Amino acid sequence: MDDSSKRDRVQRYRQVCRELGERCTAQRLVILEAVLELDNHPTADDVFTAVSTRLPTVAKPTVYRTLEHLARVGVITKACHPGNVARYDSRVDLHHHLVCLHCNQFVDFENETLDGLAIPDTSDMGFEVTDFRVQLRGICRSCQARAREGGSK
Amino acid sequence: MDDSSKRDRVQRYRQVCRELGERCTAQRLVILEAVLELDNHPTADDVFTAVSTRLPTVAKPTVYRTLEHLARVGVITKACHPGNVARYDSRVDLHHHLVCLHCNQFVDFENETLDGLAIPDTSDMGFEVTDFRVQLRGICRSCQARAREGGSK
DNA sequence: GCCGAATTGAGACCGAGTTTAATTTTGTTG
DNA sequence: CAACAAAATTAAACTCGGTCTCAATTCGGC
Repeated sequence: MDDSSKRDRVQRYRQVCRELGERCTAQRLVILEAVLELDNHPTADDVFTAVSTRLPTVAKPTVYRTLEHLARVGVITKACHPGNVARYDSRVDLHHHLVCLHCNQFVDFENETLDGLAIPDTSDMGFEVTDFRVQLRGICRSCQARAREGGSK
Repeated sequence: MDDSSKRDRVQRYRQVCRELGERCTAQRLVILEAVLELDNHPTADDVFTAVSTRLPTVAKPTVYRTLEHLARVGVITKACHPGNVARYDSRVDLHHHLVCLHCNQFVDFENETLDGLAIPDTSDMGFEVTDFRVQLRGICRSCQARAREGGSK
């Protein structure tokens, strides 16, 4: 992410903190910046590693808690995917994911038609829906290649 | 799930095994049956517990391995969600999910308009897409209630 | 019924994420 | 600007979902 949008995002986070009465600590700011720089759906550990080079005293639980905090206040999002380690998304805007059902990798996918979908009424389910994502499920390029050479299995 | 559709599903699995040259063991059959009975997106441990009552000698790694196997051959699916324990879905047909961003719970959601979406072209991404799911992201009823009584935070 | 290959069981192991309690920091208030 | 209470952070131990290893068993083709 380029520097100016990064500054915007950090600024917006400061604003959100003021509004919600959340504390804006040095660690939280560094962690947010790290997520904004680590574009490809980083894990908490990816973020921990990146942050450690800049602020070596930062502890692992701080990174984990802060990522949840940042997602809760809406300045980043938590991704939905089939793997079993949490992945965070620096993007909060509407976009979609291509999910590989073999290796659990996923990548962003842009599509205006999908963006334009009306959110269906879910009031009878008791859900207050604010957003949506379309997951296109399939097999990624490298898994296709692996399947071809690997043979039947 | 009712008995007759369960039998159908088990039968289809036997068929798939014959076609793919996969072994159709007693454990795999019991584990598949357990998933079909445990409707609400069970975790591997949910399945392990259910299976243990019926076939007490079954080992934990067998359940974990078998669930991955069943998903790989397509007789069940693995769910995409923001929590950090894997959840499996007895449904393989097209349907969608309401995801709670507070408690990570998710429930099925049926909608014909969403089902009718055309899968966009993803050939330039190297992905071979076979299926899709729409995730409606928001806050579930009990989390809304908790937020109201719990106050601002 | 035999045989080789694949699967299973048992237990140890790994590592993502959380808990605890003491310490530090934040932002507010006098 | 110093003091204060509340909230965040640190460090280390801990939990538990999931995986690895390897010997024993089972499947299914011959």
